[in-house]
Amino acid sequence: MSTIRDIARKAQISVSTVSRVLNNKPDVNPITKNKIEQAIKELNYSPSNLARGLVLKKSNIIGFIVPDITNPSFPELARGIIIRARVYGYSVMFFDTDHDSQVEKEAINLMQGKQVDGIILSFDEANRDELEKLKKKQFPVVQIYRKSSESTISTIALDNISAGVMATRFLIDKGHRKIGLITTGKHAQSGYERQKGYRKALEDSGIPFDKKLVCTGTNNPDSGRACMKGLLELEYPPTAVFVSHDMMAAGSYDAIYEKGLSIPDDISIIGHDNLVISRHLRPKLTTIDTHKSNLGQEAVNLLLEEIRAIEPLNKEVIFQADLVERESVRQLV
Amino acid sequence: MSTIRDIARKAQISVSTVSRVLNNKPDVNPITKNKIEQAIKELNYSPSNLARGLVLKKSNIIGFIVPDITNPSFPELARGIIIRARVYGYSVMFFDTDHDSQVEKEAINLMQGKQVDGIILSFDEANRDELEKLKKKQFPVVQIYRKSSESTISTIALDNISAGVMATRFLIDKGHRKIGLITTGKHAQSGYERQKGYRKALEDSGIPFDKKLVCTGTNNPDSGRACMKGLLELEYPPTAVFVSHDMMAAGSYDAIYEKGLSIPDDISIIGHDNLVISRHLRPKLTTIDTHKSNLGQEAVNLLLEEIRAIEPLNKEVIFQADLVERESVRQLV
DNA sequence: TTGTACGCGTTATCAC
DNA sequence: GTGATAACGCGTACAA
Repeated sequence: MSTIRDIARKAQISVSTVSRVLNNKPDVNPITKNKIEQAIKELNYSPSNLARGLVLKKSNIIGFIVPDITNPSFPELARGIIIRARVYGYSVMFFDTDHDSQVEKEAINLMQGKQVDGIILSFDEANRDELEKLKKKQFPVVQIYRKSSESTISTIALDNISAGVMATRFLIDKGHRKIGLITTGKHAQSGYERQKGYRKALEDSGIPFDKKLVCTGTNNPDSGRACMKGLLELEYPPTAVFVSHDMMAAGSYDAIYEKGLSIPDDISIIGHDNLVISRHLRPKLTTIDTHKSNLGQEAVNLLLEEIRAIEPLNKEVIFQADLVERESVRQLV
Repeated sequence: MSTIRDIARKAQISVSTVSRVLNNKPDVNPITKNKIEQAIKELNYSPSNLARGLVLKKSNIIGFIVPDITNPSFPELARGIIIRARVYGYSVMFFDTDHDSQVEKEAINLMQGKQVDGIILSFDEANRDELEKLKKKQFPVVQIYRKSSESTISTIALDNISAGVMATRFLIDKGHRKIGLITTGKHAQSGYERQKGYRKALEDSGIPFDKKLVCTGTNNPDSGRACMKGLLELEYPPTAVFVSHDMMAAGSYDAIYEKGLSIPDDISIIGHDNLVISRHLRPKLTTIDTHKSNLGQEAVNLLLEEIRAIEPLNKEVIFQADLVERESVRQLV
């Protein structure tokens, strides 16, 4: 591995001049510049970002921490982040914490030592202590998918409430009155917020809320299946269900088919997330799209702002979702 | 951000001693050790991996370059890599080249400057020149999903031929004789190899190969749909089809349903990849599982060997696949 | 336009 | 058991 000194020697020139052409600075004789570029080629040299980062106090890496990389929303989001980061000359370093808050701490610590210039994180349960530490250090962070109601860190989130309203109202507009809800509970802020939207939409239309029609589980097909099974066994089952996550909707389909029922003739389904999978369920799932790639790009923009800023910005960007109608909801006569 | 000097000053001790406790070296008085740890806590100090990497010539980062992070095989693979890397104290840096060979070059270059200790890469079209350069530099690399028939870089790959045989033979054993193939062509080595397996299985059973029964496209649902459409319009369409990628199989389903046919009554399908989606197609797709997470872990193991080795190892690890039977293939009477 | 010398934060070597 | 000090590879004043 050659260093800047090697190529200086080879080109018979000083290191500073080499450094100058490396960084495209002006005031360098075209002819020496040529010599240097020649030497760079010949020695197949590439500068050490380590050393560079050390003096510049900047690594040009941004960290991205997620609880589970196999979450199906992840790839699109990641792609948005990578693409936008690249535009600004940044690379992205990933961490998968496997939902382990100990690993989260480690990941954050690892990233601190100026190894990364900023962090985008997407925890399910915010590690409040760590977040506050970062904030105190004025370390650039942006949180994704989680409104910073209590914390004060720049955030880019979804308007889950509006999405819940949108989905539920769509069902109502199609003539449904007995509308179920399958969602995530507990620590899952998104599911909770979507439920809020669901209730709001019902209320707006004067439909009484019925606790028996909602089931909370976790974001995976099995849980969705179990929930739907329960709903189907009700004395008066719903004619339509808003499933707050497409993965759960996929499981719901299973339960419905196991019962010998058909979608949307017997029961209508609307999902949320617009995962790749939703296009391939039978019938194709009507769902809510969240523009994940844009969201990722916006997260990078925001983080870059934070990096440039002197003081933490504490901004909040909220994304609105769109409904994409496919085949899983029918008009009730 | 505090440095090792800050905490040396605070603890009234020299930097070397601080460095010693930081690295858990022996021969340090417990009482001074305590003082130092105290100072570290108070100043919330964490060492700079940049500086550390500079002197150690080691970043503890491994690079992972993929053509498209939204490829549905990716998350599991990535998870295997991340998890195994973590075990050995490595972090993982991702690059998505978007199939752009210019970006590939950039990514490789970026990683060289000792920023990463090694690279795992998964190109569709191998960038032979760059690969050779890396090899000349003795830079640790392992290639994934691609047999190094011509190149001589450590590789971890799938036995696609055997997988193709396995899938096709399964169809044959179920009584099928007219067996179609939908696969990827051109630059897609995997699809080509699986086709080889398909032909071998036919040959072994004395079934003549019929060119009209194979369609080559690209790995996405639309292409699978188009291929299946063509097969269905044949005068004598196949009774079963081996689709070499689950994403294409998903598209095949569409074409079949559009034609008003049913799976597996009218036509049987076997896929390959065992993506999450395959469990949620109707009927559930019988397919080939490739142990993607293991593969990722093995890739890290191999890379770590390369890093430790003086000379390039040029090893080759081949993974065998397993058939997972679900509902999309029927026994022909 | 080009070269010299110093500092970035850390570890390793060698004295003490 | 502890402390100076020289690297590591680079960017940047400042001097020439």
